[in-house]
Amino acid sequence: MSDTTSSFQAPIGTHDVLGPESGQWESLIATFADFAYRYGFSLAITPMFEDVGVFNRGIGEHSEVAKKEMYVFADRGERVYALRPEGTASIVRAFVQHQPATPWKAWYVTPAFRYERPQAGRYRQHHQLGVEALGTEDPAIDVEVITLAWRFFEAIGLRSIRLLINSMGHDECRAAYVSILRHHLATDPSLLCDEHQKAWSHNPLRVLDCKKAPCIDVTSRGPMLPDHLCDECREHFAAVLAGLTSLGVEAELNPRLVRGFDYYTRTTFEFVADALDGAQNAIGGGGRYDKLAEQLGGKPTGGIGFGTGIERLLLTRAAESDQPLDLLNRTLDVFVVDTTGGDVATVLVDELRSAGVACDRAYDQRSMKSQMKVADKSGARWALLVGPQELLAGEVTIRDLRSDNFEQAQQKASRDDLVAAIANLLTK
RNA sequence: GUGGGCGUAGCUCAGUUGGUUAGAGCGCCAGGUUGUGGUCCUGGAGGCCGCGGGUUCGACCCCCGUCGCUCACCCCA
Repeated sequence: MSDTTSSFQAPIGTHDVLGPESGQWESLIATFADFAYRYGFSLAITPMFEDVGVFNRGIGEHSEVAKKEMYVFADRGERVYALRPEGTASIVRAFVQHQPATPWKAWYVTPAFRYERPQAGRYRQHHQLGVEALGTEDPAIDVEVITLAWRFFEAIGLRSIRLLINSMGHDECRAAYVSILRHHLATDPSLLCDEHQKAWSHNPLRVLDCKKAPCIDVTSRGPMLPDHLCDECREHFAAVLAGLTSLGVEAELNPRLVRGFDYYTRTTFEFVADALDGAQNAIGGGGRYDKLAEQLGGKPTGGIGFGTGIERLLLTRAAESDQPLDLLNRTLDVFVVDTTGGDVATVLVDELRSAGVACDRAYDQRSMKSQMKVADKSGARWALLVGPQELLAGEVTIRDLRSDNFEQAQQKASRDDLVAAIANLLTK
């Protein structure tokens, strides 16, 4: 499709989101923004590309995402950048750069880019909503971030969500655990699945996450991370779990939960949707990253965040319900039908819109029948009819498009009282 | 990166063992006498049958390539 006569389409793995589907996006974003506001987070807008080092140092050079999924490019000044593959690293980079007063609580909505083969629920450009809180290691903030996510999923009506939680410990207790785990795996690597028989020593934690029976069998007889935390990490984790319990947030302890980015310490969590099957059922996740600010050149500052994928939220919604998500109810109030040439419509919609009424009109001087059809399809509750009669009398006919009774459906209003009359109808 | 399925009107799809003017439903547009939508009726516009090459008297149909879509593996939102 590169010849000059063909047209263009969206790049592989990307999608245009148009109405009415975009109404669901608006619902999610607006609801999330409202939650963030109520929890004390302010919006942070950061560049969609960063020095590639921000992501390499942040999510880990050896993670799958950094190794083969980043969109890396050099600009004309030979600076090497990458399109952001996730939200957290950029926010922490901005934190380090500007050093806002702590605790600093920021939320974001952003595209995220990963170069991989698209499939159901996985795209080269997807979109995430998230929050980050930096500058405190109080388990109360862990509880708050997780609870925000939990309540958000409730608010948008999702039913099949489970929360899995684990603690990765801090550098030292995790390193100690990894060597114990490595020792356990080394006793007989041939018992592992085909893939991990070779790869186990590179990153033993990944074996914990393996879904294949042989690995599950071996690891279930081995050491689990929560049992090997140092006293401080153990107490921190216990406080998080107790806090969640006190709020009625049901977390399932999952010692196998190992997330994809290297920056996580202590609390890690993931939300899975049982309504989605198989490999793409993670709809959100996050955790604590107490070393990340330092790795990006800042002062040691603890932080915790959460991110969720808009596309997967909507897939989950679709799997759970036939009804599209419509929390904003963005429908037109009024549609103006003007058969006198259109100039009256021009003035009327301006008056109504200035008064806060959502309205639209027909164009191109189409017939009344045609304009009425458009009015019907617009979803507007009321049609305003202006023909030669109304023009002469200085009136407008107000028609209820939900009514099928011609007599009861219509009433007249004078031009001067129109805005007030409509306002009155809309408050009923 | 690897593998499977699929590319015919804006959308969802038919298209007989290759045979000449490529169809349906929905959507869109216009009508169904004098200013009224949602139902119904009539008519209309709209397709280099993804693209390129090959086989053939003849290709939407068969073969090859290519691009794209889709599903799966790895991993993730």
